[in-house]
Amino acid sequence: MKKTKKSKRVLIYDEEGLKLLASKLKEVRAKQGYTQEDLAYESGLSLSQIARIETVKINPTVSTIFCIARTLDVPVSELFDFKISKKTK
Amino acid sequence: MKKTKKSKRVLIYDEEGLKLLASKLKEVRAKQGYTQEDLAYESGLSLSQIARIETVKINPTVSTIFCIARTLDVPVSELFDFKISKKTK
DNA sequence: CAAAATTATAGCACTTCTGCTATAACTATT
DNA sequence: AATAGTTATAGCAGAAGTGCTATAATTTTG
Repeated sequence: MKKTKKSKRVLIYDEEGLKLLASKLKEVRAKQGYTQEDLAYESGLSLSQIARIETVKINPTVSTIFCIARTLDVPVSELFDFKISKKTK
Repeated sequence: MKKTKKSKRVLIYDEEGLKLLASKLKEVRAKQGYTQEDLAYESGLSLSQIARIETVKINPTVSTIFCIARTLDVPVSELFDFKISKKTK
């Protein structure tokens, strides 16, 4: 007898927002003259992780963003200073 | 011969910021008269996840926060509208 | 107080994030 | 063009996020 197929889990991966976050990060980082490596080193994150975020390869955790904001010395809200679309309903 | 011990990975878990996020979320959610279950249902997240965030049990991903912000119809930056301590040093 | 509603906790399965290391692909700079 | 600097990609291992289900604890309501 066939097992009841579990409904496939819907992944939470908001590409729109992640793209906006990525470009905000690149913008702020570049403005401060940091390379990805500088940022990685100072924040204690890995270089690959910074690159993954900026190239929208992953969905980082908020603590990761906190680390970055601290290092860049900007409010966390600045990295999220963009509009995402409303729920379509 | 002893294997070189790998340096223990430092976990990224910013309790300070996560607490602030949690209280912001509770505040905004309550102000709009949503229960955790309402928010979970409308956002497509699980109730347990909302509870975990508000009780600072986990370090959510940014997409999760995007979902919540959309449902509550507030800018993402509003949920991060607080100050975290600067890097020491 | 009793019942209902809401929030919190727990364990499991599964997926994904993260660090690490190495390497490739770009981008200046000379 | 060659070199160095920077950014992007890839695979692995281990830690952690997430949904689901159930249940406990707490708060609100009658």
